[in-house]
Amino acid sequence: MSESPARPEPFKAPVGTHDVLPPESERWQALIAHFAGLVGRAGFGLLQSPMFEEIGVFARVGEGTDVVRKEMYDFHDKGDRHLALRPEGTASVARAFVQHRPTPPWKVWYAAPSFRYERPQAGRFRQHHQLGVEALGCADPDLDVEIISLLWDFYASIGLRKVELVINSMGTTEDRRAYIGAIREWLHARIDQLDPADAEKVADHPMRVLDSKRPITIAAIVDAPRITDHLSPDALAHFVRVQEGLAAQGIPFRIEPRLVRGLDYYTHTTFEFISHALDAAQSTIGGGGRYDGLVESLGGPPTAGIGFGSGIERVLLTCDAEGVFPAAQSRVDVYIIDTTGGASARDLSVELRRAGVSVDRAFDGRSMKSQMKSADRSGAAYALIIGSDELASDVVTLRPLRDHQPQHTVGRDAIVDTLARLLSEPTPTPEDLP
RNA sequence: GUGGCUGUAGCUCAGCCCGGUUAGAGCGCCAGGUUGUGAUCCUGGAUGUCGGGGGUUCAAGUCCCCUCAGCCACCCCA
Repeated sequence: MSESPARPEPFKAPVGTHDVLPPESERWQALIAHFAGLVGRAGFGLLQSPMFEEIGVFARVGEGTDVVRKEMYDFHDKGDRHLALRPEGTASVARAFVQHRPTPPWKVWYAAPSFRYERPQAGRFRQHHQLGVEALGCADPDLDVEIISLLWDFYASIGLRKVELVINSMGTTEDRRAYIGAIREWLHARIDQLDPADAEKVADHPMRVLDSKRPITIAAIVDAPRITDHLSPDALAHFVRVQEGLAAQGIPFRIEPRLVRGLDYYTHTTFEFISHALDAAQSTIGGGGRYDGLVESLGGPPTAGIGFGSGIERVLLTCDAEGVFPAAQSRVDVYIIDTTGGASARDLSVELRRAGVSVDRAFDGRSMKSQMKSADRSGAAYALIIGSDELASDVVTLRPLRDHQPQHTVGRDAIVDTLARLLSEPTPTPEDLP
């Protein structure tokens, strides 16, 4: 009859969210740093923007899309403002552009969480993270090529090989509008040949029918008019220039006239990167396009824009599937073992860190054996041992852990310099040892 | 929002079909193996509201119902 007090139900991360712990988080850091370097060298600067906005920022630009219609993670705050967690990166960037009016071309990148209220599954979460860039105020098709090349090079440089680039052109806003009318009419005439689920979309979102995965629909629309056959001369010239540019960079691509991306605002070039290492369901690892009307719809001046977003979780999933970009175990250079009460470890660790040496140590006065195990696990190249003998003689024992060199004693006042010198050598040789 | 599968130690899982003594394994963790030395080896140890709630029963990890969560698929997307 033990009366243990009822323990509260332990908390868990909310549905569709997840913690990223070391060592996996080391990969995240490395991936983001790699991305930052790549786009930084192309003149993109970091934009930090709020992860929530007035809901209109997102609603205005995606009224016809599921991302906005049913997946928005929205709420009312204590001031009764209707806000939404950012479902994707582009709208926030466009809003910041309208608000601050930087001098175009404005090239920014971000690494930020995105939120969608939907049921999680493989490669899909309520909070996921995107790496992205946006470039506003420039309509040059060579910028399209630059943007696509960056994402291509990003995937290639982290080791991904089974990635396919698919491109399409939505034409100008007028082209798009005219095509929507034409395709609606064409589909309407064959509506009984479509899968019922797709037939429902014909009236409001006819283009969505084009990228249906339902076999009945796919069979029914093989001869549907293609937007690439309905481009105005300007749009066609733009699209051709993009293709020439990609070819000149040696980037293979496939034109997919039925590629219709999930957001309403795209014009001209749209593109997706598909991983063939992932199962079909969530195989899109990145995508983007040009959105020449977006800034205007947010109250800004007519401004061209283009960008991409790529999901970090999916990219890392793809890395796992291809066996590339593994997590690197973080390690310290030095691990201090102190069996004399801890004051030496306490003070020496601070001294060494101030000298730029990475140091960890054991706490709680554990046994030497236990501390040595911790030193081994820490990945440190050297253990610094301070026992009663060392303390009495004012020295420390320097024990290499990664090779079979013998351990040495070093004067307490010389150890910081000794280690700093030792660790600055690429590969320590016997002559470097004291 | 709809459907399928799964929830047992920190992790991976066995046990459930055919209810029955103190619920197991491996890994990990902790400690010891001549009281100062890791990664191997040996020995020992700790940790479980058996996801939660209700029901059936003399008895439930095991059977039934509800619920929550995870995974997966649809939808859609990164």
